[in-house]
Amino acid sequence: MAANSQFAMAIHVLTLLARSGEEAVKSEYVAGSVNTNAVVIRRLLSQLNQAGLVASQTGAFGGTRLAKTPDAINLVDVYKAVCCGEVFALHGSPNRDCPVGRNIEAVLCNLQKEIDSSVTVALARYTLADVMESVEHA
Amino acid sequence: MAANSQFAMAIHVLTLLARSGEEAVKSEYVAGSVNTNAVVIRRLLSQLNQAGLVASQTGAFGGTRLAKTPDAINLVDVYKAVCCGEVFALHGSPNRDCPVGRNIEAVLCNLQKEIDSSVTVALARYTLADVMESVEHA
DNA sequence: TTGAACTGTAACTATACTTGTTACAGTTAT
DNA sequence: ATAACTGTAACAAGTATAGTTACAGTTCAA
Repeated sequence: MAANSQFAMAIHVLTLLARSGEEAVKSEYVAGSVNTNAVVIRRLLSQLNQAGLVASQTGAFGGTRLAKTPDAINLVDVYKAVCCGEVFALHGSPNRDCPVGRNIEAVLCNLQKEIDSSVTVALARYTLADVMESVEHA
Repeated sequence: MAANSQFAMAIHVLTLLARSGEEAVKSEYVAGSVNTNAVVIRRLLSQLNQAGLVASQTGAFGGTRLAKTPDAINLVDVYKAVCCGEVFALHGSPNRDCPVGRNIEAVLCNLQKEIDSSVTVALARYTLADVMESVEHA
């Protein structure tokens, strides 16, 4: 159960909201499609809300809808909203008395930035509208 | 302390081995530079060994050295040797009674492959020799 | 041929992260 | 007022990594 599938789930949820247009969708309904608990969905929606991707309304007949049009939601935005944004982690405190240990951190940090950047560039090529179309024509 | 820093650690270790050339290096020494336990290093070296990147020798005066020259060790090889190779995970069983749930998995799977591929391409641009030079000129 | 010095690996603990769940306070339409 | 929502805290369960100890197996050297 521990696999960090938040990005995949976010794409799923946003696609669902996109199909409902202006109509607010209940977390319970979304949970039914994703096949998980409604609280898990609300937690995810909370992050997407902070990123300005969705808007929720509390109270009776409330729910959540997109805050932007599907073509204005880039997959990079989604990724940054729910992921840590690092493909690999740096390792803790190498020994500074060793020539390699002293300098490897900076080298790895640069590499990390470059790899993360390549992911960003690859994701930036798609919007939620593209995903919707792929789902429709599957 | 749970952060999957295996790739970073692997690069560190391989750089260290590269600097020793043909001379076998003891896990205890490597552990000193990485600042961790020798068994952690031996576990990592075991994976690198299975990938054909290093060669170990048991017994007295044993140790580990590179199985290839540094310029023949591509960072992609290292990544594949120690990482799962997936930038994000797919989420479990969406509801197949929902139009989105039914098709989202295939769409996400394609996206996953494309993103993972972009990481591979970005890593493929570097070899261990490049890392060594960066560490030297830091 | 004995002993010292290694690797390889199993087993266990500690830590931390994600998911799933219950519970409940706050908000809103009817 | 009440029913129907969201937001979030709190907790349990499952899983992954890191660190550690222990020990079997291998190799060299005296």
